[in-house]
Parts: sequence; C-alpha cells; structure tokens
Amino acid sequence: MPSNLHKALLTWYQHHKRKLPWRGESDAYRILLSEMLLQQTRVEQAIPYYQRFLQQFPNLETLAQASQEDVLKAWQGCGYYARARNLHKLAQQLVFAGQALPCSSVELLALPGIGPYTAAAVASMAFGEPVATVDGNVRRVLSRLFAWEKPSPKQVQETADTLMAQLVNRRGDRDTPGNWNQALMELGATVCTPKNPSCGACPVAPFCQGKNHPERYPAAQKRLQKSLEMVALVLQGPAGVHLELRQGPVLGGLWGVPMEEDPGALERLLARFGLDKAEPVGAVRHDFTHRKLNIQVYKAPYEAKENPRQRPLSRLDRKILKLVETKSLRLL
DNA sequence: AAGACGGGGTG
DNA sequence: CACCCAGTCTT
Repeated sequence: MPSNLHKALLTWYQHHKRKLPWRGESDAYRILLSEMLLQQTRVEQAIPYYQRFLQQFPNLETLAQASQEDVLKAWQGCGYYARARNLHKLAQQLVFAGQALPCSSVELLALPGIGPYTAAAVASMAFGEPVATVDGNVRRVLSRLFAWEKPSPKQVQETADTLMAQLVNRRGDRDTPGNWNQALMELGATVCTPKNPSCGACPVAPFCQGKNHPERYPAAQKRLQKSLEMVALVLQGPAGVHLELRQGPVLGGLWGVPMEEDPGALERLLARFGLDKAEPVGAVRHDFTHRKLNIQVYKAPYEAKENPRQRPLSRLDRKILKLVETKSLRLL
C-alpha cells in the first residue's frame, strides 16, 4: 500500500472533519465518555447526552460520587444501559483506589465496559499511543479498499495495525495516531457510507479496489428478530403510579411498569398485586435489535406513589405511560 | 462463533 | 421492513 494513502486521507480529514464537541479534546475522561456513548450509537444521538452528562458529572470524581440511579437518569433514552453501569463502576473502582484513568490501551482494556475499540480510541486520542481503532466504519472502509466481501475480524485488525505502523514512520504534525484513527472513521461515517457511498468525493478512491461495487463490501449481516407477546400493567392512584426496579440484563437498573411475557401474563400480573381485573387500554409496539415486542397494556386503580419523572425509565416504559395518559385524557 | 443488549436513522 | 450505528460481554 503506497504511503500516499495516509497523506490523502489525513489531508482530507484536516479540511472535512465535522466539528464535534469532543473533537480536539485532550481530557481522557471526556474522550472516554464520548467513546462509550458512541458505541453502537450515532454521533447526532450521542451529542446531547455528552453535553448533559458532562454538566452533571464533569470528571471521574463527581461520577464516582454519584448514585447509579442518577447516572442512569442521565443516560435514560440512550440505550445499552450496561455502558452507563460500567462507566459508573469504572469510575468508582479507580477513584476508590486513588487512581486516575490509565494511559495505556492494555490497562484500559482491563476496565469494565472498555473493549478493544474503546481502549484503542482513548489510548490513541488522549495519550498518542499508536494503536488502531477497529469499528464498523473501519471495517467497511478497509473492506472496500481491499474488496473483501467477508472480512474476518483478524484480517481487519491486522490490516488496521499495519496501516497504523506505517503512519508511525511519518513525521508531520497531522500524523498522529489519534488523527489517523479519526480520519478513517470519519471517512466511513461521511463518505464511505453503508448505502450510496460518495466515491466521487472520496480522497482515497485511487487506492480503492472496491469502488466499482461498494455495496458488495462488506456483505450485509443477517439478524433475526423474535416476536414476543407481552402484557404491561399500569397501576395508578392519586399519588402516582407503581414502578419497579428492573433487575437483570434487560434495562437493568432502570425503573418500569410491571410486565410479563405471554402466555398467562395478565393472570400472573393480577395475582402479584392481588387484583381480580384490569381495564385494557391498548397496545404498544416496541422493537429492540433482536426482539419485536407487542405489548397489551392494562390499567387498574392502586395505591401507588412513584413519580415517573424522578426515575430513570426506558423509552419502552415512557411509551406505555404515554399511552395510558392519552387514553385517560380522552375520558375527561 | 453466536446471542444479548436500546434506540433511532435511512433507504 | 431491513440494515446499520465510532461495541462489549456472556454463552
């Protein structure tokens, strides 16, 4: 691979990079936060969370002092809540031990919620370590550059490592590991997109073996969605609604209305609260990546006192409460 | 190697 | 609707 690839991409990046809140940031905590937010999440979705989160938890210490519930409240609606739980846990681990964020990718990798991508991102952008970030963008850009239909993770990682190693031989101000990683990802996010890539505007098209059939590289992933029938029970009284803390991996740490999976869902819910009937309100559909939920919503009067605004809730639970709210208003 | 894990954008 | 997103952790 000619080293002009590096020059072409870095020059393009210098002139075309988007202005993002964490761009040019050198504080490792802020970079880590941005990278955690960006895991499987689009830039536009992450930005408001980044701003609000930093306002509330400006550094590792303030985050460590906070309750998990407050941290999840700041994360609510952003999805993949294990990210927030892990970030909080990581802050507590380090602060309790009197340590700052480690500066090597190997040490970062050992922390909860930090995998190969995030470790490389923080190490390269905050500390200048020459380690390659491999994310969905890099995988796609390299797949097209080398016309790989089914790239193996190993193949992608090794190639990204090689390109980073070649960068280290360059001497310009722009030729930093952080810039290189971000340039590759920025190209994937804005030019070498999954659908309708802008090959005509691509700075590395001269080096690209896949530009005539960009949509073939890499081949699309298959994923199946299971349909699930569920029942949710909204218990409400004058003082509020009944919410419970969700345990386990699904929406863990967030609060929500009682919900069960069919068959027998309604019966179990009624039994749990000693009720003999509830009023059907309507249905809510909600998709996860691997689930299609169809939720029948019921309501019943109950001595309940939670205020949903004061608890971290998922979009799913907000949707359910919203439905009950609008139906109730129509009765007035 | 496969699933699980949220929510939203795009074609 | 299908696929993807600056991934990570658990089977």
